[in-house]
Amino acid sequence: MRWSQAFIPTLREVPADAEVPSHRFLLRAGYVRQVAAGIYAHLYLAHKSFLKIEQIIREEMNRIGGQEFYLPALNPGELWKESGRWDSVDVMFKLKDRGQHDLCLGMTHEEEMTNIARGELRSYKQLPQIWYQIQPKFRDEPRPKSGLLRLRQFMMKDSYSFDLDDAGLDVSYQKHVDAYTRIFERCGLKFMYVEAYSGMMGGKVSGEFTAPTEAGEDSVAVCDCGYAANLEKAEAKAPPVEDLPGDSPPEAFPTPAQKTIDDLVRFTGESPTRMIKTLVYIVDSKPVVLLLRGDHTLSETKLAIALGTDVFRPATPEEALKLHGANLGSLGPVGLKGVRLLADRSLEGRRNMVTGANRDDTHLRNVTPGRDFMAEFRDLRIAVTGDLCIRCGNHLRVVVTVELGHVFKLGRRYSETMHANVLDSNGREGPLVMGSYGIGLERILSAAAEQNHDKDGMFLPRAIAPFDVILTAANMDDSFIRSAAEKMYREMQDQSIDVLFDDRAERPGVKFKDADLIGVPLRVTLGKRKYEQGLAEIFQRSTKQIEDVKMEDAVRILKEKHLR
RNA sequence: CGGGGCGUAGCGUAGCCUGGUAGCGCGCUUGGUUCGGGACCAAGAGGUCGGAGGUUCAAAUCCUCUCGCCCCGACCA
Repeated sequence: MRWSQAFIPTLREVPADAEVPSHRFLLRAGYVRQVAAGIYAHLYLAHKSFLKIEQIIREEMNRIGGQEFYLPALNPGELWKESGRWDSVDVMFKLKDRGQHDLCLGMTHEEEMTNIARGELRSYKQLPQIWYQIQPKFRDEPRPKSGLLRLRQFMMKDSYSFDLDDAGLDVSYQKHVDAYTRIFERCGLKFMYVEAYSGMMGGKVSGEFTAPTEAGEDSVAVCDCGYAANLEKAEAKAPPVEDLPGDSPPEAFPTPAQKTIDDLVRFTGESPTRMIKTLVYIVDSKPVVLLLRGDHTLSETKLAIALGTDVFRPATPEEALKLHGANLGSLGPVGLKGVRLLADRSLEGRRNMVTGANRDDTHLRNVTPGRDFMAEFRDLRIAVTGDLCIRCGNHLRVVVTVELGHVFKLGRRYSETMHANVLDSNGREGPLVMGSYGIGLERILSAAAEQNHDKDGMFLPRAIAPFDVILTAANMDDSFIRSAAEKMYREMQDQSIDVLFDDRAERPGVKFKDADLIGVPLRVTLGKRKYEQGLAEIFQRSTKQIEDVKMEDAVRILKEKHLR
């Protein structure tokens, strides 16, 4: 493509609304333009990158036996009512047709794929199946943000596996993990596979592929030993705390108007690590008391795992009062009867702690778990940097990441509610065992930009860059350079090099700035000075290394050395 | 949904408090000089000041409503 005829609207100044680097550069480099919050038009460069990303995904999905489908984005509400998600999912775009029938825009396609499967898959002999598609998804996010990192309309590769049993699902799941690993490697991203919240019920498992970048919104706990898990699931040991000595029994002391842990820290001068935070939740209409170290935060995800259900809510102040005989701010575990107590593991083996006395404006000191109250010890808190790895004991780091993809063992969740059954070899009917697997394409491009930029612009991995090479003719009005550049452009095209020929009548400085900006990994420059010596330059954008080569060898060297 | 900020030419912005001709830089057009890291000179084009209503002789500016966008938080299949 000749730049003089291409639509690549680069911006010299940074649009005011763009904060994260990927957003800034994708706008400045003319890849995308915003249409509305969380909705972007992909222009020429973005679409060209997307075609390459899609191709990588197709090759790897096909390699594991995936079959590409294309399902509609516009779907009947009926299917979602059948699965029970019509009312439970609040980010779905819903609409009605002229006959007042409920429709929705696809945000994921478990229902639609299951609907096809149940009509057509009858026998174990047809299994396993892996069906995938690459098409837009629609989600009415409460807060779209960060350019292309959280969108309301985005491109997704989603696939669905259908197996006879759990062992089959394990195989399909592992195939996807392998395919995803190859996809993200080929896209040139730094990424991790991390354990994610599984939902617990039915032994479900899920994993996320995440790319570390500051602009992300997922937090992952990572250890050098290889342990990595989404923060909502990550387990960790708290570093030990030295407790106060002594074996005195609990002793009440007045704490007028001291409601929060922060209040107590100020009031007593004591460390929050020596305090017990008491929370009351209602589970299945019965109260459950949760105990955490004063400086720790409850993870509702982990609570769901501990309880085996995600149906629960915090108790109201009235419910807490009824249970404890005191108002919020003075609650504690000592003396409670007939109620389930769950304590975070970091309280195990501790002694002489401070907690509420179940009397207003009063707390207890010298409270020792196991002596003064009994509780089940579970992992209930959110891990933090500085915690210790449960595998190797070293310090964990909490890293901010972007979620690129997820892989999920669905099990029988959809096949049972939607009656998608097959016959096994004994002629018995049973529900299909399903998995679902997604990749967000915009996030691949954005994460690549986040991970590969400097002050001048992006340097995308070649596999996903819109062009392999930009050929810059420094002076188009010099007839020698012009004809040499034209010749080299034809030669590159003949060699099937994906080249952008900057043939514009611009000054060299403008061309170099634009070339640095738009993310093409290699630049070949023809300029007056070196032309006279018969030389061309090969410039690597990421390292800014310049290599002088004989003009007639340039294309061959490119091909053999840089574009292998 | 709660909190904060912002809507003035394609992009970045001044003007608003204290009402009175809408200004600047970049980009764009034309001519000329330049030409290896976002050139210079000259002449131009380009604006319903987000929208509606109100106050006023007069509104970008004051008031009311409304739409949109960004950020923080909540939420997140």
